[in-house]
Amino acid sequence: MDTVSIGTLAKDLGLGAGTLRYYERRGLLSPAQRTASGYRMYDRDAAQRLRFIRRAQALGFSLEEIAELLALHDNPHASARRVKRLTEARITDLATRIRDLERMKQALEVLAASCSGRGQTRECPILAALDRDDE
Amino acid sequence: MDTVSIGTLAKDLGLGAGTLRYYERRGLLSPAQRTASGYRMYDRDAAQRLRFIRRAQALGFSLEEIAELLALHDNPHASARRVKRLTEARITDLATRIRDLERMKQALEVLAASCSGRGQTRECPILAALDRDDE
DNA sequence: CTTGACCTTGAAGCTTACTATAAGGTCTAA
DNA sequence: TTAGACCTTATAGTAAGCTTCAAGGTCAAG
Repeated sequence: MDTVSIGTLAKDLGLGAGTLRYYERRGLLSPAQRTASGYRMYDRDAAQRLRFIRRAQALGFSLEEIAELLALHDNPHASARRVKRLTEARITDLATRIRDLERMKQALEVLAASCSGRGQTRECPILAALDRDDE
Repeated sequence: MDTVSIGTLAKDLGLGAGTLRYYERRGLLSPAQRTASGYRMYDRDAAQRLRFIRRAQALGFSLEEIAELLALHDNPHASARRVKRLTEARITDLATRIRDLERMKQALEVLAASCSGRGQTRECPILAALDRDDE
């Protein structure tokens, strides 16, 4: 069956070989086998697994969460509830972060609008606001 | 004049003494003087400066940017344009991050909605989506 | 004069997801 | 057989913003 070396698989996915070794240490991906000389050999499932990891990362999951998702995926009789919980926890976290960032952005926009960008810092309303004794 | 030790100032601001030493290394805050035995002594300006730092951090500025803002603040004849530029760069960056996070969140919400949270992972649409060969 | 709280410095550790380096073994082609 | 590309391992470095540690000096109270 067609297995590939770590460098080949890494290149196919646009990753470095070190990344795959790192994923192995983190428990995300193991080679299907080792050659007699110790070289890691990966089968087709490995590429699929790496794409899973990449999609999950793009959705904001940490490697630790992805490891759990993969473990759940590997055990088809596990409960789907845990998957949903992880997903909802991500959503909640993202909502919080988005809200925080939006508050920052709005505050900065008010400040930016108040500042002409001309003149000296002595009369800069942005610095004045940061220096002010309120809140 | 009333100067305070590092521990006193730190406690007043709800920070650790180590944080103030760290800020000093980063060029954000220096003690007004040292005692004969080498103890850092801070004046009232230091507390003001720490509040400046805290407000700027709350708006998303990095310590490096804050160091520059403080330097501009310390030099009242510097150009306000730089302050505005830094502010606008922050806004742009925040907008990008917010967009990215919102994309993630929306994708996750679609997935969460598709999953009842009941049954086995074998039939979990979230895992199926992560495992799918599209895009 | 001793206890204990506080201060000093430099250096290391924490988190996350890698990336790089060193020192060495393996494999393929000419 | 030898060059060079690839693989192995363990270890260290990166960013950011701290926190912790070790070893020792200082200071006020009792």
